[in-house]
Amino acid sequence: MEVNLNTIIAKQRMKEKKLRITPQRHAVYANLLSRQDHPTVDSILADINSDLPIASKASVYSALAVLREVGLVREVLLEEGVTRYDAKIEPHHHFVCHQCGSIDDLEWGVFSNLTMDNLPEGLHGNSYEIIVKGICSCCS
Amino acid sequence: MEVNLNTIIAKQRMKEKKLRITPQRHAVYANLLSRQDHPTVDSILADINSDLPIASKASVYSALAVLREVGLVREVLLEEGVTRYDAKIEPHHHFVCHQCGSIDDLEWGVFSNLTMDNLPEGLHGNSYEIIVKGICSCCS
DNA sequence: TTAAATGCAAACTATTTGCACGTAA
DNA sequence: TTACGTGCAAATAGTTTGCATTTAA
Repeated sequence: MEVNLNTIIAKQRMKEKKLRITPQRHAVYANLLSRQDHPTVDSILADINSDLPIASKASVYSALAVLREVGLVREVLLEEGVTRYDAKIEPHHHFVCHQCGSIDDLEWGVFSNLTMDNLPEGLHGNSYEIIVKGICSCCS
Repeated sequence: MEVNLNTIIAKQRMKEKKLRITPQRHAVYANLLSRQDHPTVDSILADINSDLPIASKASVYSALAVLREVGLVREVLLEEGVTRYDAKIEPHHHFVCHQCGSIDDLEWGVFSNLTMDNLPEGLHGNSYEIIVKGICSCCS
């Protein structure tokens, strides 16, 4: 269900910009949709090629670049030198466990009391993300 | 004044862990203290060597690692593949202009109305950072 | 004096690029 | 058929590492 709705949106956005939905791009996107762990390029690559080789590393990079361009995927920067990817487009925040390193999504509503009203003169915010660090349920 | 207070703290913390304050480490730390632009390694390197060569790139990396260990410096991750550094230890947030890329510090109090009370069951937050993206005063 | 730090160069890792080949509209 | 995408390998960029030399305490 969820996946189907997402793939419909994906088709629309790709068509709008005249980009092809190739097997490699589909595999990368489907893999991201199926996972909650904000994987790295290598992890995506290993996962989509695990049963039968379908994409090279260059194609995964390329697919991710395209998917980001059309707004279907965003990158998540939480650790130095590690770029992770996320197919969840709804605005949300992240929780990082500094014991085990796991990453959880935090729904937007969790911080609904936040306001941008007090920004210094001259700065106009139009999006924000909160990164919370702490201990997850597995580690506590 | 500010710099002197910081260097006193620095001496204390380094002494505690029996780490030496070498000219290179001092130069890197002083450079970070003097700058508000969250520089990269290359930028720090160029700046401290601009008048007379004092440190190699490896030493800058090493100095930053040590300064981070003792909590005098933190890294700032805002763009893919770019690691920036910050000698401001007080907790604070960041504003990124998506026109010119400039980075401004946001004082903690700007978001004082934020609470961690609604985190999902099992997650225990103990620190957080907010990254706001928008347009800075120069660009608007 | 001497353990710790530097500097250089080589090694590594992540990502990008150029180009010949393949493929979908 | 033709522009677009893939895969490979080489190039690039950022960072780490090993080791001989130097140096701060």
